[in-house]
Amino acid sequence: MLLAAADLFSERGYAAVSMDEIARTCGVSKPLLYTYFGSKEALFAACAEEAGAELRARLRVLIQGADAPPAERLWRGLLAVFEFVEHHRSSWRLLYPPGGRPSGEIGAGAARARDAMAEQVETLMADTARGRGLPEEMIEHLGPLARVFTDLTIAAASEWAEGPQEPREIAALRVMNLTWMGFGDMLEGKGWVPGQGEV
Amino acid sequence: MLLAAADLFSERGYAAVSMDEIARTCGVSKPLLYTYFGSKEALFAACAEEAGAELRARLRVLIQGADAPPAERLWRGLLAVFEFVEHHRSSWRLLYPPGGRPSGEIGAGAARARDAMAEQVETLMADTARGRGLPEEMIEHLGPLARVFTDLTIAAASEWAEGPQEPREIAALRVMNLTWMGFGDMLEGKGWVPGQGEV
Amino acid sequence: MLLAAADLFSERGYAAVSMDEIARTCGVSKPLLYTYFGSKEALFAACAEEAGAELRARLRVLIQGADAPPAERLWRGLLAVFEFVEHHRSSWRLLYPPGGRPSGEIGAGAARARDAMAEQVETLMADTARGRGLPEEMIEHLGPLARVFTDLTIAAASEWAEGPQEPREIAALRVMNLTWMGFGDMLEGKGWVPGQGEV
Amino acid sequence: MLLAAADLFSERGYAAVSMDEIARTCGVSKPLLYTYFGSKEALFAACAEEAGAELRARLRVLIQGADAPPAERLWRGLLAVFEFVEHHRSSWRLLYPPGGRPSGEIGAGAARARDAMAEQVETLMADTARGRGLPEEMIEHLGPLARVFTDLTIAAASEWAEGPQEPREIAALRVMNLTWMGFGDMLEGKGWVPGQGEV
DNA sequence: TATGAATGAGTGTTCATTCAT
DNA sequence: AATGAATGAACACTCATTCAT
Repeated sequence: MLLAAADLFSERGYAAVSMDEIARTCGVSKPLLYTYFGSKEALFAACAEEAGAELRARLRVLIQGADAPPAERLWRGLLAVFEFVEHHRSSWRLLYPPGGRPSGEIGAGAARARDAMAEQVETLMADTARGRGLPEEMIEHLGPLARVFTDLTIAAASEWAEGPQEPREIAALRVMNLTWMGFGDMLEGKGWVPGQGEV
Repeated sequence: MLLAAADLFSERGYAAVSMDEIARTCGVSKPLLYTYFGSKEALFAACAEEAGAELRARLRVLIQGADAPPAERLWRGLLAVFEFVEHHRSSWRLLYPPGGRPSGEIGAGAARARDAMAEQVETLMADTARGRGLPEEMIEHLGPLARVFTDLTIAAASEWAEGPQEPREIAALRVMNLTWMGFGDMLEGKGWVPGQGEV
Repeated sequence: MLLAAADLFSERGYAAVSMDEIARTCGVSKPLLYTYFGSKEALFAACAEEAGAELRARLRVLIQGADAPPAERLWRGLLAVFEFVEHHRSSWRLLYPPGGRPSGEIGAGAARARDAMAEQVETLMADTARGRGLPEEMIEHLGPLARVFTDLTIAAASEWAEGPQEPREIAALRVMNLTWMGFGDMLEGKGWVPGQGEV
Repeated sequence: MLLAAADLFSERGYAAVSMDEIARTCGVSKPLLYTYFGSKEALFAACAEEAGAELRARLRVLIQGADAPPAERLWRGLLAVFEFVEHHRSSWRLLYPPGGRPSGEIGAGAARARDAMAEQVETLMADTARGRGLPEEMIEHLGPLARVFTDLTIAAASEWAEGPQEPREIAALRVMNLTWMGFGDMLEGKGWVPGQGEV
């Protein structure tokens, strides 16, 4: 029942979907929706929350198996994301609608999902950095970087979801390379700085 | 007149703004809005188009000065985006609204702006790749990558605009490094492949 | 069970109370209400009927003890009314809602209660009139007068119920004096007639 | 336009009339009603206010002509009420609907009308009492009595309106006699006291 | 040209009422 | 005997849109 609603919301946006339509699509009556969810906003929030929970659950692989090398763990996480996008496309579109992050009140579920993702990436990066002997004070500032990695992943996954389907692994590998190599370079102190010409 | 409408749209989203309100804010009558723009959708499109045009104009620096090294040009483009976000916040929120672009024809203006941005990034990347002797057949596949870079930039800039203000250059540099270093490694054939166990 | 319903109805009016709420307040399920009463209207009617029956029962003192002097019997009846108002305020408000008599279909119970009251008052008045030797043909026309007395009592009791509480006897005495003295005057042929100046 | 609405409201009560129906009856569209009145409550209030204003205007005769003896003025007022009931039946039913006034702010207009009436009656009674040398401290307590008279008048007039038509003057005279004679006796200190066994 | 006045279509929400159990 | 779950029909209210002027 949440499923049909999520489908519609993700397809056309919150405002463009009417409760009448959701009820019709679900094959239930409108009052039933209200019995279960209380209001349109609450219904949307429930959809987003469920989608976010599902995604978070899948991302736990990023952290689990802490014995595996970080790169391997990141790779598994990326694959998990792309798999999620493939099999729950409407959930994904609900969490990360094309053209912007989900909005404040209603999009809390999505924001939480992204934050969870970023947090896990940060842990991963910290593990790696520590393994390479980076001083702890620098490790503490990895947060913003992790968020950018996360954003990149989201962007790539969304792009992949909309466009013509290339194999999932190809798309994931592109992200992996960008983030992992870029991160490696940074750890080695290589980096582009304005005014120094090309690298 | 477009100005007031754009402000309202960017503040609260397409659906939450009524024509009544726009007319009142503009100080004109509703029929006048219809005489000029024909419909609410068209009015929104006009707003988005104007904002998009402004953004595209600023991004022309990415291409102009073709003698500067590509990295420098990309950097300037990034800065231009962040500056745009800062000084035309409402235009930016119109193009990339929290909650996702209004679906269908309505969000076409925003889509066009993003595509233009991606195209310029692609040109830039192609120039670089060619400069390093990459075979033309690979250069043709740079499109998706360019779009991902673009989306990342949009996400990062939006986040930067909402969050606590760190210096614009810092945020931009993070994106720059991630994309450019990763891209550079890619061009050099360095890369991570699954199953090889590199850290 | 009728009790809770009557409370709610009298507090907020027929239309503003939902069956859901009644059921919740009673601690029973909605279908049970329908099993017992059949419909919302019927439930309301049952409430009114019960309240009316209770009031009628109390008013029997107006007639009982036919050996007591009429004034005494009227006084006891008045006290009974004010007692009823005090101890069954919600029943009273159900029968005589502020601002008007209860309406047709639904308020049958209330109408019956008022008619019963008027009838008893009429009997009383007839007894008195006969005692004073009034011709039988005039006695037959006491009905309307009895109804006005009844209305006066209802008005006074309602006013007393809503306002700041003065002792019950004071309020009752006011009514007693007005009606009884007025009636006495009338029996004596004294009365105000238009055009004759002050009495 | 108010007219049709008032008719419907008075016929079937606030809750049982829908805006759709009012619009249809008026021959205008629903939004127009909202443009003019803002809400159903406000529409009802406007109706009640108009009816109340009309009634208050007619009752001004109670006070005007302050040279006439109070009884004459009260009589004129009573007749004015009965006339109003006869010629503006729907307005009357709006102010004093069978089934009780709609609760809360909605019935404020009707309450105001009744209060105005009571106030005028009180003034009248105070004039009379003063004319007969009643001490001022007793005069101050005439309020409740005035309200009871008012309510009685309302009840009697409503009943007269519904029942088989006897001449207006007869019905009014009954109320007049009851209130005025009783009041006169009261002023003269005549009265019934419990336990004294007068008939 | 520009608008005050008007509306058809649709919104989210609620309610009295009824099955299946 | 009693109910959890469900609904058809209606509600107040709003909106993008259009005439008559």
